[in-house]
Amino acid sequence: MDFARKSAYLLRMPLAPTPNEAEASRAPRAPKGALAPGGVSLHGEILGRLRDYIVEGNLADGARVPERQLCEMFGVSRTPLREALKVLASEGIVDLLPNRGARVRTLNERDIHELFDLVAGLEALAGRLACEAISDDEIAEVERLHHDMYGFYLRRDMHRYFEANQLIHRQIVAAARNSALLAAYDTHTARIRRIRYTANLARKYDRWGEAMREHESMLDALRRRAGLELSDILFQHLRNKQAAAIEQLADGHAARPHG
Amino acid sequence: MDFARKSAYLLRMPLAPTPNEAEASRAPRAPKGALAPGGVSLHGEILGRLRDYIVEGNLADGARVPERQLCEMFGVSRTPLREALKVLASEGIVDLLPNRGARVRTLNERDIHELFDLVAGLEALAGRLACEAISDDEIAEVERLHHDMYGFYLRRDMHRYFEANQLIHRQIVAAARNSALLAAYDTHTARIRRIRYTANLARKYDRWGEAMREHESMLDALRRRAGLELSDILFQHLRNKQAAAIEQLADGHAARPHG
DNA sequence: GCCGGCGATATTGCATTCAAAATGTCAGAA
DNA sequence: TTCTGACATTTTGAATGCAATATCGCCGGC
Repeated sequence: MDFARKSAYLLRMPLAPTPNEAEASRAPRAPKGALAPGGVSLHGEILGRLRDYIVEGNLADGARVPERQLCEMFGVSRTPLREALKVLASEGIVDLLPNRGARVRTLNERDIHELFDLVAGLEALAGRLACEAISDDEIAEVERLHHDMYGFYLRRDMHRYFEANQLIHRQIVAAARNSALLAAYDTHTARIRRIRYTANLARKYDRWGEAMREHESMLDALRRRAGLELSDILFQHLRNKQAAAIEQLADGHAARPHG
Repeated sequence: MDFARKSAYLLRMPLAPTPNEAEASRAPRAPKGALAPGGVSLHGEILGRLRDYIVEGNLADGARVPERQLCEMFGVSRTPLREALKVLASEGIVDLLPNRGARVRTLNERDIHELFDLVAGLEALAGRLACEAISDDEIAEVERLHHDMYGFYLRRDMHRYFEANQLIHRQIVAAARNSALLAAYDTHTARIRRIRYTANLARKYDRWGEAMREHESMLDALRRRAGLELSDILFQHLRNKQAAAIEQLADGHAARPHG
């Protein structure tokens, strides 16, 4: 799950107006969102690390976020950690309960439904914009990723398949050349990352093959720069993932009824 | 709608006697995400008030955010104010410069272009979803607002027209019954609110009439619950606003070249 | 006259402190 | 036993303190 980490992290990289710091061949360019976070301020670093820590599932759903313990773990005082928590709350990663601290936000079926719809909308928009802006090189890059992914599919390498998949989607969103869109995409995909993964992971393989076919037609539309078509394929593709994720969630609940 | 927010807010009032601050009745904004903000915690209250304060233009573009002064104004210490600033930074309202505090984020032409595209995408999604979910009563409500707006248009009451306009758009997004979408919509429209207003305000009236016609067809599509059609109208409508806003921005720059 | 260094001041980022609230413990009554 | 309520402990939310950094004003050199 390396990429996943990285993407959310890169999103918060500073715009670093310091030119001497040649940021040469960094894969996705940092959007120009809030300038500070990254490595400059403790707050920024803690924000990224804590987000990863939670998103990757180190804290159970609904668990309280142990401030003092995390402070020790990160080696900082409570101030920057609490600042990070406020931001994570605004991102929907945690809930803040008055006088009772932060808890890891539990996504119920409705939340997941909403988030997938939202991400589907963002990807649809991205597909439309990307077809107006994407370069031949970028298309070639997507094709390369697609090819890799196909290999992982054939070898049934779930983990790498998932990574390549994420990368393709993000690449398309990035190709839209809209940093606000990309930032929103990263934020919201972070929220459903775990779900999405397990949705792919634990599914019967038939959905997997279906997803591959959908990706084929995505690539086809992208090559022809058929914006509306690509937009529609992406939207449907996400909605199919949504269905799989929700089904998966239901199964999980059935198996482990105590949430 | 957010009674909880308001009531707790009123309770707090005696604490912060700030006359300078226009705490007018603003469009409701209470994404369901994080639970705390609102009125329970100082942080939550300050977050909302500071956001309004900035979005409403009380600080100039690019101006530094005077921590100490705002603390006095709100009657709180620096801690909750700084927490709020981190959140506003993650929303793109301010930039955080390492060791140099927060500055009001200046939107350049490209930012505005991106934000309008993003909001257009969100509204397009909302239109699609809303047609699946909207009730007759909600449609009637939109019609009522539309009628009001038409009255303001005829009377050339720019301010109220603008308010009704915003309300219509938000109503449609709300009708999509997707709180994540609504929250994202609120966040991103907040960022362009000033621009959007002046775009309408200072424009020649021809665009105004055009906008009214577009709203007519929106309403028509909504009545027929023609999701894709509404989606497209909204997208185009926003892109027209975008063009107007950018033109407006260019004019402003020409008139006041030092930004 | 303008530019660049230098010290004084103000501001920032983070740690620490403190009061209020929640949580846990346990004795005693029903 | 199980419930209740007082008390001690922990945790939270916000204020304050403090070192590091930036900003401002002044001066001399060119």
